[in-house]
Amino acid sequence: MPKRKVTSIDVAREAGVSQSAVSRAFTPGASVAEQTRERVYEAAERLGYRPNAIARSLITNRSHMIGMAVSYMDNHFYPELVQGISDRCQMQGYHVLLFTAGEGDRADLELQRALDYQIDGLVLASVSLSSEIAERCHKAGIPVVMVNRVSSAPTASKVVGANHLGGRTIAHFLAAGGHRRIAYLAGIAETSTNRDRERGFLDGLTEHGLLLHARAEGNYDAEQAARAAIALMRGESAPDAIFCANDHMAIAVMDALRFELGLDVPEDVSIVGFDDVGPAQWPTYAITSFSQSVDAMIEATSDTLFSAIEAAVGGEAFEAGSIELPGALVVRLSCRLPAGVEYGSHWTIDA
Amino acid sequence: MPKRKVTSIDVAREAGVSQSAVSRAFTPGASVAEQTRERVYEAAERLGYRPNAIARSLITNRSHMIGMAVSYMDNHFYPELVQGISDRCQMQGYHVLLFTAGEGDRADLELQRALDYQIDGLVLASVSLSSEIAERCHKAGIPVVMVNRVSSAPTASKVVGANHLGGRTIAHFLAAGGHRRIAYLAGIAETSTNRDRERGFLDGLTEHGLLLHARAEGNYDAEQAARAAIALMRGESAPDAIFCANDHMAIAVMDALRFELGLDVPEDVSIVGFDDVGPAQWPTYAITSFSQSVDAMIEATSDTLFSAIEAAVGGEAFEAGSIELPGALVVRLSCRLPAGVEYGSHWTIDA
DNA sequence: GGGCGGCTTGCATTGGTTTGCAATGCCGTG
DNA sequence: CACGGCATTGCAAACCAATGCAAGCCGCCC
Repeated sequence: MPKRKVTSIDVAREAGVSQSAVSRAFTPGASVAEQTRERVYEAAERLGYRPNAIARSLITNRSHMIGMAVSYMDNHFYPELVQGISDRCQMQGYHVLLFTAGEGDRADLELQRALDYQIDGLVLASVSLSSEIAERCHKAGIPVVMVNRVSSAPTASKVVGANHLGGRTIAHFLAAGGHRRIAYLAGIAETSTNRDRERGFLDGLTEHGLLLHARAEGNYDAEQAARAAIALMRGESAPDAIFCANDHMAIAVMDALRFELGLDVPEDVSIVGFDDVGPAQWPTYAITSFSQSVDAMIEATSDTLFSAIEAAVGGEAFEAGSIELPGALVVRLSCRLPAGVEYGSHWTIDA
Repeated sequence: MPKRKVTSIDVAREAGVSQSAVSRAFTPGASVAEQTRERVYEAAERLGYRPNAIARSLITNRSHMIGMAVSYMDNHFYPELVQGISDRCQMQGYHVLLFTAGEGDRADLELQRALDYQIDGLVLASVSLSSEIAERCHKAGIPVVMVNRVSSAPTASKVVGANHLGGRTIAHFLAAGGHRRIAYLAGIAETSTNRDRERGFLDGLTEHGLLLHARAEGNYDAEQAARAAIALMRGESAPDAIFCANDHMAIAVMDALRFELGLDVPEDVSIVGFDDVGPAQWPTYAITSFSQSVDAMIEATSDTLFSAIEAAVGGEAFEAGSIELPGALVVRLSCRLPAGVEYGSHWTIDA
């Protein structure tokens, strides 16, 4: 166990140059003679040297680490997001420091710690940022991007799907399909995603002169969603359609209705979801879902993040922006369809 | 944008103490008068100070970061693992630096970078470690734990499921269920998981005097698995049971057989999977699967990791060990059952 | 009253790197 | 031949916190 780490000084000695020369050899764009660089590389190779990223960030003030906070890995949406963002980061020479925070206080505590690591940026995937932390990040010049679920923090950038439009489109679609007793299965009440989807949905219903027939709470949780849906269908006036605030719940609902109540979807009741995650596309479910492209979200998030970091490095404040990504309702078999609409097609309100 | 960071010196000045006092106030177990500590905390609060983890690790030689490399986020097994390990790390004051590496060269490159960050430990989830990197880690005194899929690196600890036993159990189970034309749908050939499961499976068949009826390659990929299964069933002598090397493939196979070939599972063919991931338990699939408890894996992995780190800190070499976790075949509806066996029960060879 | 032990505290050094500045060497030009 | 200009290189000061060492303080006991 020769625990002594190899440092740039060792390499310098080995290569017969100064320590700064070694540093420069490993810094792209620094002024070093090609010959020297090669001598350094060879020496480094011999000694097994690699520059110490920690020491480097201490002086450069850039850690090349991105904090990423995420809560619900069992909703397939988030692993996809994490993987995508991480891939993107790595391409740019950044790395993701993961924070698996739940809701509330513990999340806050963990986010505090994220700042201790001098991260260059912070991505929040469905974690609500306390305004105190937001303030801290802003003061420290750390760009924050909230993706999918957002809060009102004014200094954070936001990337969201077309939640309101999605909800509204779904209302129109169900109305067009002849549904009249339409229910909403809500996600976590205080989340922006739920709020916007629900509002859009209600707006859409109103535009068709419809009232919401029933409302239940699933809190974005599979088990709760299943219970709630069963209760809904067993009620005195069962709905003929349920819009589930995300696919994660929609899947649980379909399973519960089919296997616990023996109902047929869409014969007995239509189900619509939101997100269009992988499993929703599996033929067993074939859920009609408002698709927000994860890829687009990944791209928007990382682009926003990197330009903000760029700006922060340049010394200037970055204007926190909001991006709303387009989406489309993907028609599948979990719904009674309006006349002339085909499986697999995209449906829009204008159609 | 007052970009100046608040340092311990600023706090020291504010609190009227020395910089060392500030440091000690934030170091658990250091010798500081309670009164001083409080004065420091108040000053820190006023200034918004938090100790700089980067600077700290530079001098302590401990980054409190764990590198975690993972490849296939779409196999639900891995997000669960990542989340679990990350949670566990955070409880111990560690954080996960994520490396989403594919196979091969790029993976190696990224793992190189992991070392630059002076991580205290490395978890490899289904990433094969090149011996060169393994050697480097070992020399640097960084404990490596490979989980689920392992390679022969002698200096790395290993945590695996009961792959051989699982395969063997499944063979016995299928034989007991009266199947005679039993096929194997392989995962990626060179992975330890595939190798051990297949070997166990073949051993089990042999013990019943059976030969493998057919073999196809799914490479742990949903699409490939579906194609392969369809080809299998369309072949001249279709199998009456298929053991899919993991649930991820088993799900894809069930969907393909049901929806593309119109077959009934288990009426027309029995399907068995491996891992017992969440979706396999959904009633639509109800896959008979050899369950390896993700929780147990998470626990074993983090325990191994932390004791190795402990040892490394203590200065002593840590003996790399191998842990094989127990598992059990969970009986569900995707198979024709042996007489007297019930849905939801665990089945073992002795039974 | 002197001495001794224990708890706190500050000083100064350390860790590995980047980077501004100045020095060096070389080439070309007038 | 002298001098300007450029590329390369080395020196040394950062960056921020942890820690060994020694000094300071206090209390207690003989």
